[in-house]
Amino acid sequence: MQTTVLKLQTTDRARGIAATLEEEIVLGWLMPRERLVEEELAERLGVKRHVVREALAELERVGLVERVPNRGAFVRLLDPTEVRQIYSVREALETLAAEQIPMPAPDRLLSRLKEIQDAHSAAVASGDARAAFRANMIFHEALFAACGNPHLVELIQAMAQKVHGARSITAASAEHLALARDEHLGMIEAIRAGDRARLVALCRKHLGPSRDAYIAAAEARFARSKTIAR
Amino acid sequence: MQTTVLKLQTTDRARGIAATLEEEIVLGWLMPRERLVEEELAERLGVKRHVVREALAELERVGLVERVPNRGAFVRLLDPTEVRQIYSVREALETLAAEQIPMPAPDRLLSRLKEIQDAHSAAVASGDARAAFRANMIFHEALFAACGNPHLVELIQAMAQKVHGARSITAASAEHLALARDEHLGMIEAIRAGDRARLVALCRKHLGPSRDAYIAAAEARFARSKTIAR
DNA sequence: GTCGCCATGATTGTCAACAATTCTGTTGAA
DNA sequence: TTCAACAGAATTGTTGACAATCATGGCGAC
Repeated sequence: MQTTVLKLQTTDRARGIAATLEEEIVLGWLMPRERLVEEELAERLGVKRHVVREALAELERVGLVERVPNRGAFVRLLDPTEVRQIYSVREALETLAAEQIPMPAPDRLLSRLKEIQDAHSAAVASGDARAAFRANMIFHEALFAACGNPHLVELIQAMAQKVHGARSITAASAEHLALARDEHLGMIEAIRAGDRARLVALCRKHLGPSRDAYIAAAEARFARSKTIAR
Repeated sequence: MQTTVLKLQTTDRARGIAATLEEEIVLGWLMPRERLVEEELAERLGVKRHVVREALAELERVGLVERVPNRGAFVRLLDPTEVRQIYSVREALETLAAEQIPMPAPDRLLSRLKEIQDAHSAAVASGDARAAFRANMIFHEALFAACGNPHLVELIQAMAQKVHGARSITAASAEHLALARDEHLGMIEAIRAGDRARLVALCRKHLGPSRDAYIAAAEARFARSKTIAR
């Protein structure tokens, strides 16, 4: 066995950096409004500045980061209206996908989901928020990919990405993680039982907590920032 | 009156270049499989290479262009399956949006659509495919923006963009352009009459021609390329 | 004649220096 | 004290040179 030193190119490395920054945002390690200085990130993450630059451009396109010319990049702060709109689209998309998942589901899908969920449950049990986040993403991708339309899956993921900046509240909370775990188990069970209505309902319900937690927090913050002016 | 020489920065210029290239693809000026050489484009469009680079990265993200490391960028060739999947999602999204357009519609919306359609009709009459394409995009944006959810509109546009590479057949055909014009007029009329069902049906029907034309052409091409091998 | 190999050219990928812009803190006058 | 102007620092934006990589075509061996 030979350890191949694979040499990635800028675009790929930038993707990796973007993913890393995305995680740090979701986990609340990078907070909204926080400034993202190119050289700083470049040094910390061990890449050249132009790679960071490209990563930031990607995160801007995705909507996680805001960039103003000559001033730099910031973690974007979503306002409650926007969050509501995004979640409304997510609901429609995920319902659409869930309705196209073949029922009865192939064993292959069920065992795959169970396997992923084991990893997720383990991460939740050990309180490893990062691992939980990763497993969570993989679970949803595998679930919706079963609808058979990769382009629909892509949209679902894109919309999920958009609100990652709004998820630092729930992504680190043991309570919310446990709830997510239980709902995942419920989805698997619904698929196994061939109960489509229940699956769709669970998907919809699954979106609620993080949305509501963020909106509550954001509205409190907005109210505050109004009284303090700016 | 003073002509301000506004100085755009790379990101913005890249957006413009990307839009230009997109148009050239839609109008069939750049064909699928055609190679896009950075320096060549840079010179032709009057920008530095790194701007073209960023534009190509964006077009790759969108799905109009394919890039292989160290080999360059090509106009992406969509296979019929993919096109079908994308159009299926488009149908769902546009239906969803059309169902949320307020009825009766505000006069403001109607007059706006009429105004845009006048420009479109004029372009169709004069056979100006580029102007028709632009007016067409503006029409659809204005139409779906009326649903009130900008994020849904964004998705609709993203999916439309994806198949731009498949539209060179219809985008330049006088016949198809005339049909599109009539359908637009039908939509305006449906909105005016408050006939939501008709609007939704028209939107769905509106997607058909370019999809079917491309699939027919592509299947012929695939069949050919199979016999000729490669 | 065909296959494989190397030299060459065309193209993309990487980098670090430089330019331009914005931000911060200080000074001095009203 | 407050404000404006200004210098200096911090940061982003731009450029051209250089390195790495891949396609092409010629040449020789079989």
